Amino acid sequence: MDSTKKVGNTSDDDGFLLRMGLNDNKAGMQGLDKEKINKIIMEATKGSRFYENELKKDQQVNQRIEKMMQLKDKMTSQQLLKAQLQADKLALELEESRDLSCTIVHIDMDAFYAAVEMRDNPELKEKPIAVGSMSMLSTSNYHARRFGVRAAMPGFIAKRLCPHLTIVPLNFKKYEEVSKEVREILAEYDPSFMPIGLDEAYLNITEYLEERQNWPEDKRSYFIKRENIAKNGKQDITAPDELKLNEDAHSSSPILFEDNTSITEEQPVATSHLYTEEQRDQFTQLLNSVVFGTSAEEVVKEIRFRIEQKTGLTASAGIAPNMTLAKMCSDQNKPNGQFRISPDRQSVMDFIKDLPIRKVPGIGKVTEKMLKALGILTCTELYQQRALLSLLFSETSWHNFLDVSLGLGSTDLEKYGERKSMSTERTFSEINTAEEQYSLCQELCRDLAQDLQKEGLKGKTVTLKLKNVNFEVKTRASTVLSAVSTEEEIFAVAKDMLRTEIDGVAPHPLRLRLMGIRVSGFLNEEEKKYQQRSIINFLKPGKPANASLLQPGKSSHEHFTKASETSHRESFFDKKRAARQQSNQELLINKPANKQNSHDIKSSVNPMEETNNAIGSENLNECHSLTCPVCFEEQRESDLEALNRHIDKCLNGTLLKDNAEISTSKNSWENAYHFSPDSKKKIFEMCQKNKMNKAVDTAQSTKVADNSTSSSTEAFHKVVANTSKEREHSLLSETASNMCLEQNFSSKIISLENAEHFEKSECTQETQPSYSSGAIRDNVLVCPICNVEQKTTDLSLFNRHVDVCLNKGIIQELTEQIVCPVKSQIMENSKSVGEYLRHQYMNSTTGTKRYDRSPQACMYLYLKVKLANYSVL
DNA sequence: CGGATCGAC
DNA sequence: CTATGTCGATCCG
Repeated sequence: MDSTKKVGNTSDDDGFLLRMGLNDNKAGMQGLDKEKINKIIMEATKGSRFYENELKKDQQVNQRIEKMMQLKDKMTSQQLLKAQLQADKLALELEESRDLSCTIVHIDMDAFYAAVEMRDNPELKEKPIAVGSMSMLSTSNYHARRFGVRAAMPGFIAKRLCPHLTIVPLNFKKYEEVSKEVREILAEYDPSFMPIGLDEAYLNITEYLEERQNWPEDKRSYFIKRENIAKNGKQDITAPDELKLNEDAHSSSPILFEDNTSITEEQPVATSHLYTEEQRDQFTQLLNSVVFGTSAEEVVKEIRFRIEQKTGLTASAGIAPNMTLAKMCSDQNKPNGQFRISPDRQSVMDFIKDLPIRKVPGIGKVTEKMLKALGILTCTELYQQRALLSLLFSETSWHNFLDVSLGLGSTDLEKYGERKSMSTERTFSEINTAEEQYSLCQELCRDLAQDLQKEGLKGKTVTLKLKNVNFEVKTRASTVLSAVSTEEEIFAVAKDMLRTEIDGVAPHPLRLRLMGIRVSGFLNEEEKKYQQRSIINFLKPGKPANASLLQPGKSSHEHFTKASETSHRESFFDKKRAARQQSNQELLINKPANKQNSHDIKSSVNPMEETNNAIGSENLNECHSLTCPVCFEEQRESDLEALNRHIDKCLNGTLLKDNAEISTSKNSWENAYHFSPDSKKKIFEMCQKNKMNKAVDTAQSTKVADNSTSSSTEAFHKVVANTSKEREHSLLSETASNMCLEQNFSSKIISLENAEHFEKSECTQETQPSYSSGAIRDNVLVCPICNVEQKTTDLSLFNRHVDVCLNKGIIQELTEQIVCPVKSQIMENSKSVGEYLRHQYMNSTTGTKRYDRSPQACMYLYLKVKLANYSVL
């Protein structure tokens, strides 16, 4: 508390009271004055754990300010001058790019929840009410606000401020319905308007306005529905009160009815004897309709009019050349008013001039306090101090400050849109048993998973948030290698973090009052395409829908079907094959003419369908059984656990030898392409065993381009493991290390991959009889895998390229296949697999910096998530 | 990346 | 009688 005195003239209590929303001194005569309100709040709040924590937070802010002031004092005039030049340069650029051509509208429903409750229960209309609970209020009506009752205030404090306060519980369903009604209206003016929460929205009516200029009057006329209002609100609605349409005195054009069609209720309506009944009806109708003009103000009045007609609720609005200004405008004349900033620079600057910085969206209580310490209270001062600010704040911050002080802002509603994280959290009375905490955690994961799935999102970072009974907040985040979206996946990560937190304070229990879960780091479109296949997919290629039957009731079922719906899991080979087929078709049509086009590997062919045709039909009889990926024996077991036991056995029996071999090799890079003779033999045998003879023939045909291999075993080897020492410093070295991983990991899985690959190659044989004929086009060698024309005529170079391509594909697929159902086996191999995963991880997504982890950690994180979906553990 | 903090409603 | 929320974005180390 005392430490604050150091910082200029800001006082300690300011921060706290500000938080309570009492500094705007709006307390009217019927309510309480500011002083009284503060006193009551203090009494109610003092000594509570909450209050203690607030004081602590205030002190932290004060320390920040202190640091900032020290930094300021150290600044040299030299630095300041330089900063001034820089800031001015940017200001000039910004000024030049100023765009006043858009008309942006911000609509804000007045005291939304409270207004809905009042509308639906007339008894509340004259009373001070708030919506929420004894522990927290969401909003209050204007009557209650006079007593200092605000949103985000606990109900029990509000009760002390205003003992007559009626607290209505939240009815979210209802608010959503009303919100929908409002949105229907808004959509007519801007189909791509942007809603913010339930009670706010931005519209860009630029285009609409232009169109409206030519509209006839009747298209801008609205009939006043009296019954509607009578039904919704009170029975006694008086004319001027009912639509405060003429009360927009603040607006620069106070005339509502530009065309002078305005008719007031003061005029005698049906009383005259001079009219026939018919004429009277017409007259009445005319009296009961309004016509809106074509200006922006008129349009917004029309919108507000229609909202009130439809819902019985009022809205405030702001009109300006950008979103930031529009938002500040809507605040200007609330409730039930509107304000416009004309689209010229002077009007904008006039508006900005004396505006307190706190009114600016994005500047909250902390930033306000920091700026205040620098003597900045208004936007003008914000501009004047631009050089100083550029040295004390982050780039994004001071750029934003400069924008604000120049009255600039975004006009693009779209880009404001896409979400970056999603979370859920819950407050409760103290929970201190681990058991309850875990189940709560799981519940949160379940809720969040549902929300995520609604929007089809998957994220890589899971954050656990904990607040203890002293209001201290802690967050723990963990980023995993594959994106999560199901309850199980999220919980697998969250549970671990929760456990370490619980263990951290043991033997004391965690005394929690809040827990939250968040998922962020969403996959972009590119990454979505490469989502891992589930183990079931792996075991039953091409039949995802049936596979889900194998795990009835499991939630991975959901996850799995959803995933296969939302994104076609195009494998590397699927893609290449599709591309190849297409380009073959092109070739047939275009003769050898369009060589350039054939380089395009993008394809509209649906690879999923193809896979179904090619592999699904062959596997049709296997639909209700699983094939062991190790021994290739069909397994009769209907449940995964039994199958896993089998796979365990298989791996134990056959894999040990391979592992032993590899662990002896010191330099994995040199040995990268080396398969033990045993392995090779096994791989080949397996291929044969699985009736892949034809496929191997295909491989054999690669020979044509090489004409040095003779046996099919060697042909196979050629494709899979062509050795070449000088490759270390290129992409190939990657591949090399990956190959090493494959070896270490499980040659069985690779062999399956190859088998699959060849199977697919076989499918393409009809259109492309063999590699030899497919490979040589117009006397140019074309890689049968990537379909890209090769510059070289040297066959061995060409072969090397094909190798690389093939390996790349295998690696890509392997990352999907790496999910082995036997955890212990994988953990044994975690070093090399982990190295691979680490490499993938470090190089994934767009050049952002990555946190380096050990291979083991990568492996573990990866598995933790993947295994959560299976009944292995 | 992880943790804490800020701002909006 | 008790009793201070929920969400997303951004900054800092």
